[in-house]
Amino acid sequence: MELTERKLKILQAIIDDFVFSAEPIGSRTLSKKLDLGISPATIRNEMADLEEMGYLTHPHTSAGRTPSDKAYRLYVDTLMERHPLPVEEQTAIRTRLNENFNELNKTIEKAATLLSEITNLTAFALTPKEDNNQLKYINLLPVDKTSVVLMIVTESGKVSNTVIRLRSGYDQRKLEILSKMLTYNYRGRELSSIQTIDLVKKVEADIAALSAMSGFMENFMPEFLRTLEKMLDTELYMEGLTNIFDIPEYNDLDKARMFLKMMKQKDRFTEVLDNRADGVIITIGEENTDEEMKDCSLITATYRVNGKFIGKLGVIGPTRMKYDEVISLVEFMTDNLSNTFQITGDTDSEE
Amino acid sequence: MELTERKLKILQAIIDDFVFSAEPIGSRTLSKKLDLGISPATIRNEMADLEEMGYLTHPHTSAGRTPSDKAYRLYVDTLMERHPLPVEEQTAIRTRLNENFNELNKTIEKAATLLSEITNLTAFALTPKEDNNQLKYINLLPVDKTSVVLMIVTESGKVSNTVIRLRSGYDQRKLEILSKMLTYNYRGRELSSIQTIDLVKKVEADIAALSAMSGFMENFMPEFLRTLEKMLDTELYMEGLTNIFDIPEYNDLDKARMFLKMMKQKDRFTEVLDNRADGVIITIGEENTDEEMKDCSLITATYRVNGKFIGKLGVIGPTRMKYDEVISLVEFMTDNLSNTFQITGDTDSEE
DNA sequence: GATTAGCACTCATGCAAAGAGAGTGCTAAC
DNA sequence: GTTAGCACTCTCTTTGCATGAGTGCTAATC
Repeated sequence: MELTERKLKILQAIIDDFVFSAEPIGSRTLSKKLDLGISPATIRNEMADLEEMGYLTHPHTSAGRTPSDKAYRLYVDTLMERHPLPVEEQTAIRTRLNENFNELNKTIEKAATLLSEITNLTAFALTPKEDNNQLKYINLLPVDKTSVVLMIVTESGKVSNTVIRLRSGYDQRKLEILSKMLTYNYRGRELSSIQTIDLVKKVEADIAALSAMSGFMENFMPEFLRTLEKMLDTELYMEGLTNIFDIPEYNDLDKARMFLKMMKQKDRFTEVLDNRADGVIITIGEENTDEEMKDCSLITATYRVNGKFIGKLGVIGPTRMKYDEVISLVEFMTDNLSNTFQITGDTDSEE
Repeated sequence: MELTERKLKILQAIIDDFVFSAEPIGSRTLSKKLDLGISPATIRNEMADLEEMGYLTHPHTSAGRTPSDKAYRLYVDTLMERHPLPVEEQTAIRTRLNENFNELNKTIEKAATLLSEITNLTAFALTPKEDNNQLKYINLLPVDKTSVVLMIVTESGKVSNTVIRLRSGYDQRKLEILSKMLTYNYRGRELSSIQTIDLVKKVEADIAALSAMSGFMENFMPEFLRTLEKMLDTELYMEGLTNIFDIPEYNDLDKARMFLKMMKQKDRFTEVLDNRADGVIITIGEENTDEEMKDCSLITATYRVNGKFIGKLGVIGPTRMKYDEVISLVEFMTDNLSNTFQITGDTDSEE
């Protein structure tokens, strides 16, 4: 059977209506709304065809039709009209994203918040995985008798610090030497490569021999490695979880519970996100591999930090969603993030 | 009317049963369970008395009785037997709390996680408010052409850093001088006092005059103040939110939604917590001042960091909860946190 | 051949009635 | 003071029934 022009129009109308109302739509209503001069009976015939082709479903015999996942897929791929965001909205988003200009993670979190606010869905943002990020320097600074701060800075400007509590005291001058030695040894190394045992052992031996600080090292080294590991971790921000309560599809305690319990498993969701390709990716209902997500649609897009490290941003909601709007929005926001996180480096010393 | 021994026994039995089953309990069941050799009829009379006194309620005429808030209050104040935590549980908790020994906030977050896991309720932890915390030193470190790291350390060992992106470049040597000047000027000041304008203005003027860095200062000062402000903020961790789905009282979409939406308002909840006195505080149902919490019970306890800064830890759940267990647990955990966060300072320099 | 009117049929939904079950309150007897 | 007995109340579940929205099919129409 062929998807005639008219069938497409009918399908489109059903999708539009259903996305708006969440109610199955019948032939009579559709005939009135469609204004094509065809009677409900004709529409019924067309709808029966569309159902046979797999674009429509029936909740029960005497109910109207609802679009299937296949219909949404068709919609997203060919039917959907794309509109750029209205200029006011663009500037509003830009302003709010720039409020936390110099805190990368805050900006990313804000992006998720904004996204959920605008779409009224659940939005999330994954901070970039900085795998091949090189270490710039390591600094050890005294806090009090038994604590020092370990500060690590990478070439990309990522900074991490940990307060390390030591079992023994330390000597401040030696701390400075140690900082320099560590920096000298590790500078330019990729964070992930430092975890390898032989490199660590070598440095450890060098330093211990040089300054007779072996007692100190015992406390310090494990913490140092843990901090590095932590720097490789990504962070997942999730916003608007309770928005699902306002979505008719989830007007059912069990469904809402299921959804929330799944989203609470951040590790698992992060993995799902990690496995998605770059660019704007849309998976609709059954297209999702995870069982619990088979009645959701997931839209993700990627942004870049310094044109290099890839983070993700997106939305999860019922398959019935305003794909056109959400896609435009997600695209706009990731583009914007990528721009914000681009090192300009064009201004130079002045004062 | 008087609360006779027998009335107390009956009340206790009703509470015990209801806490366990969440079902109203009738005279016949109670008579069998109670084993006092009194008939259902007698129990009915006693229950009628207890209801008149305000300790019991009736969901409807032909239902059993349920304890009122007043009954729980009596239970907590006088009826409840306190048992110390079993030793295995104590050690298990201690071990898990110490897993993140040197990250204060992680330990606190873990405490909330544990608390929610053990009680199957929603648990939360508030990091201490370090109001009168004195500044120890300020360090500015270069990252790249247009970014510097601002690092602030307080006397209590709290460390905060921000990457500040500057509109103009800077001179590394001057950065060092600036660090020293800022430290010299602010050391020993309380964080909150630094926000006052005149002090800031004075320092700003001094530095600008001294090193002709006014261009730099324009970018730097607002960020510096923001970072300080951020250091005064507390963090609220909340765990086990979805546990409410397993509680019969919330087997109702509207109630669950209400609860979750309320708990999402972290600012508001933080304020509620801030207003609570020190030590273990229990507020039951109507005793809570917030409208949305009038069918919940809130149990909070305080812990101390360095014997000084006060943080809070607690649980929120239905009024029907195992008060004895939860209270013991919360108490044990806060005691433990206070110990963990006590500076020992007894070991001295060695190597 | 496509379109349409007409009609029987299906199913969800809402409502009322009926019966079962749990539990109470009261009275009268112990 | 305690208890047995009984009428009464209220919830909950089941059943039947009417309603309405919508379909599928057939036969007539364009």
